[in-house]
Amino acid sequence: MPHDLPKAYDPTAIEDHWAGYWVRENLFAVPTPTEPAQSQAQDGQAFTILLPPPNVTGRLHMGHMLNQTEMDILTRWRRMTGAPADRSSSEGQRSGRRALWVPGTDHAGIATQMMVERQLAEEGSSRQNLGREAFVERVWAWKRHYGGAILDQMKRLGASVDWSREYFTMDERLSVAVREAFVRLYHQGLIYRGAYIVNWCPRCQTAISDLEVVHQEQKGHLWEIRYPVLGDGGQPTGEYITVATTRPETMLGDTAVAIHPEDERYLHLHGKKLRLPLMDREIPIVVDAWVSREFGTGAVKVTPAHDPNDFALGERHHLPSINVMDDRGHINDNGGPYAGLERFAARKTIVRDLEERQLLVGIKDHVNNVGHCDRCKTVVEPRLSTQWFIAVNKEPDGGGASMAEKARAAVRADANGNKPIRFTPENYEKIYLNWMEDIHDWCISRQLWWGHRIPAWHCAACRKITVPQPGAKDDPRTCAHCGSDQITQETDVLDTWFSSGLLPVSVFEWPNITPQTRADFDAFYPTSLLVTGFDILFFWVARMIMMGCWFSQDIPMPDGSRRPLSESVPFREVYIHALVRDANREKMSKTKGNVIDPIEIVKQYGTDAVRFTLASMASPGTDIAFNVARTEGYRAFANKIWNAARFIFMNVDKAAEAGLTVDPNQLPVLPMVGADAPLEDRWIVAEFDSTASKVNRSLEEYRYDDAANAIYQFFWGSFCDWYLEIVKSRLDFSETSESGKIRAALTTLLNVFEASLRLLSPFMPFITEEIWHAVYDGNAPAKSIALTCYPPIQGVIDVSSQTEMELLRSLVAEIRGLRKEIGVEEKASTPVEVRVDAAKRKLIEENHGIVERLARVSEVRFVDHIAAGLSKHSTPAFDVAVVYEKKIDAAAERERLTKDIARYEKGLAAAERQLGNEAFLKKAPPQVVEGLKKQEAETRLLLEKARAAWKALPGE
RNA sequence: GGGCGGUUAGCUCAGUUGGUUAGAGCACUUCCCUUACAAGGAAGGGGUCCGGGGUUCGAGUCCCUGACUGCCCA
Repeated sequence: MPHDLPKAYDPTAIEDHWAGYWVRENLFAVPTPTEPAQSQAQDGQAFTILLPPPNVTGRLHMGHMLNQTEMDILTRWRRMTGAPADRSSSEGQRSGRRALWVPGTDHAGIATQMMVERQLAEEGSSRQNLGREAFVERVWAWKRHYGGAILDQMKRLGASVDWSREYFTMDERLSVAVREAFVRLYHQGLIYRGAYIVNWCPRCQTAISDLEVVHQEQKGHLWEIRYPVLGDGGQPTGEYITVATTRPETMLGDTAVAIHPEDERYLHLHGKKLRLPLMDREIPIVVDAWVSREFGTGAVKVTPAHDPNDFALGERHHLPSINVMDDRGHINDNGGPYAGLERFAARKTIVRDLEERQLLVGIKDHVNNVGHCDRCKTVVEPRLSTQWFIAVNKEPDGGGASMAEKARAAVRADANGNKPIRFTPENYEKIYLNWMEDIHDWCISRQLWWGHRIPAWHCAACRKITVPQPGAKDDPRTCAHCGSDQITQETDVLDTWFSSGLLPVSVFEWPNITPQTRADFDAFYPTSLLVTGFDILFFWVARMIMMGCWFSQDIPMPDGSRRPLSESVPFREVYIHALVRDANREKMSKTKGNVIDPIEIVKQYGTDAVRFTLASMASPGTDIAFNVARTEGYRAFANKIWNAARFIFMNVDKAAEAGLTVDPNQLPVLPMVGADAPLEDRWIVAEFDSTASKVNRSLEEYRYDDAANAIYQFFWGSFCDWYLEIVKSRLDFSETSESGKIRAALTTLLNVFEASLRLLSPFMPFITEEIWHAVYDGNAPAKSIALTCYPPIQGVIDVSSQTEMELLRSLVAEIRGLRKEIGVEEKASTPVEVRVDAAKRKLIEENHGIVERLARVSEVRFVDHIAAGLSKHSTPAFDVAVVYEKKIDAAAERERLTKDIARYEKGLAAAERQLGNEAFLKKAPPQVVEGLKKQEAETRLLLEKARAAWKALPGE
């Protein structure tokens, strides 16, 4: 009994069902094209979009939900846009555009390893106890059990992804891609290994990239320490040089003190040596223009192994680097008496010892920017260590542009002004370019066990590195340099973003692109769009651009021609969405406790209402202040639609009882009415057409807010408030009425309603699916509303029906207002007097039923002059008064008129001032001048009428 | 320190290349349980568009400047 909808809309009752149905029926799967070249020409270009892979450990948060709602709206819209407009063409033979949304998760090296290590710790074990192999197996077991919960959440929320293509970055297939990418880059001379200062997280015990460090201002101190100057004989001269430092514990690794060459305070110390306190080591004074004379004392201690600037300075002056800390951030054996101390404990001890020796000159408060591990918030230790890097600014061996150069060209306009990749909002293009112009080599190695192990082998015999040749499937058994079999694989793994960066190519079979296997690649690469948050612009978007452009450039186009840059990019468009904040515009954070769990809100209000909330606020570049009051409003909207459906079904059923059936399967796909149809029918179709155009245009520009608001306004403000109320009078099943009239009314009603469901479907997929199936009462033309056709932009819109209806609507509104003012009881019907010109009189006469029904009018009397003593309202189009014996409230009337008069006077004065201005008349476009003249005349008339009415009021 | 954005109704936000008297949702006030819907209907109140200066016939919109505020990078 699909027509038998419960009285109130209850999302929980319908959403689980449809979410399960969509997955079970595999409705959104897009199979690999069978004909290799079956791409553009006959099939229309595919719409392809990749889900930014959430962490496999992740749980859905509001940001995900916004991100996915936006992608789902666009994907459902594109899918429907490509669906056949012709009802007769059967499903599965769609000739339109395919819409493919590929889901998956990434292996999140650090996060996942942390998760499992925590579990082990609870069991009193550790990964070291297990050993690498067993630990990795344990992580896989964890992943199979708990991983990907977020994808189940997506399923519940109805994301229209192709689940048959779900990926995981550690899958065999994607791991092959990672290995191939590494070896190719290595043999192109773009990957190198070396000892450099990297950001080291002592808690995660791995290097992390610059991007994984978050800087926070922190109140700290500037310690001023005296280093004794030594004479030529190596004995203290009694003089000191004072250095300032924020990290005194690093002095254990000092190998020099640097001063500015022109700093007059220290000229006499050039070439001298110092005795490093506590360590009793002789260190030189070096001069370097990098030193800032203004900062601190102008003398800076140099610790090449623990500071990037010092490292660079050390290189210039050939200073040794002494690493004084171990992996955990404890002082190591190089720290002499302080060995074994945790770094911050060491700081305290060292400061105390310096103080005791009277070497501490001063302690000043100092605010400094301290780097923290993005993942665990531990203070990052800059530390010298041997790591693997990608040389992003280097030409590959054999010549050509660097990765960064290509990645910059990919977003810049070419000679024709076309940009291979277009950003929305546009300003992200600049942000991206600024960053890409200043990009540093990318540290890709991580000292973890969970991840893609670097495919490089170290030789115990000659110490050289062997990396397999591109395309080689087997691991090397002997050293490529000396032939020794004493080789062992590198223990480091690759940064998770290395594998994520490859996704746009690797999900479509790269590197295995052969004539037999390239159908997916040809059909879906470049992807159409990437929707993501700005927080991973550099992490992921930039890396996909670098890697996508790099690895796809060698793949010829389907016709064999060379692949241009515009076809090498991983996506053609990037839409950067905003942040979801709480109702007070505060950033959501666990520590603040203001995190809104989307699943909780969904349980309360339904997925559709939450989606609509996000969509209606999603204006490019604007953060979303998520307010449940708003969601409540959109649940009411869903309820409104629900009840409109109940009303329509009720009438369809009544008609059926009267032997009158309307088959929804016989209705045109786009609402249509004849030119002789009643005004309200022509009008609602025109409104629908306008709305459909507006929605399509808005979605083209990522204006989800405009699109959502247009539908809301149409459905509630036009269809329910006016059309349904008007059409009620035609749904009279008493014997006197004609069946033809009822059939016409029901037909348009159903037609517009069903099309409206399709218009709304990408925004509210659940309720529209439920009601849509009910419309067809078990005989739906498709498995899902999502596979039907989207109402397109309309070329011709019946504008005259809109202006005519507007007049009737304003007449009804004025009468309602009058009734309120003079206190007519709600239920009473009254005559009205109307003064209009002949054309409008004809319109009102022809549609008098509308006015009578909606404004509770017993009779419309057309007059030349509104009778004296009646309170009237005037508009440029008409004067109207309600005939009612009750006395008018003179005081209230006077107040209202006074306000009106003031408003008109102000408007008139402004218009007259403008029109009296010669320059305006000469320079402004004619239509603006005409418009103003018309408005001036209207305002003058209204003012005169208001003044006259004011005078006619009974005296005080 | 460098860069980018924001400031419009009580709240959250729209406002196209400058063009008639600045809009929406929510909230608020009053009336109405009229058989689709009280998660509803009807009517209504509410804004010197952050301050100052400039360009222009005309500025919420463009330019300069100040204040406040948010973010990114170092």
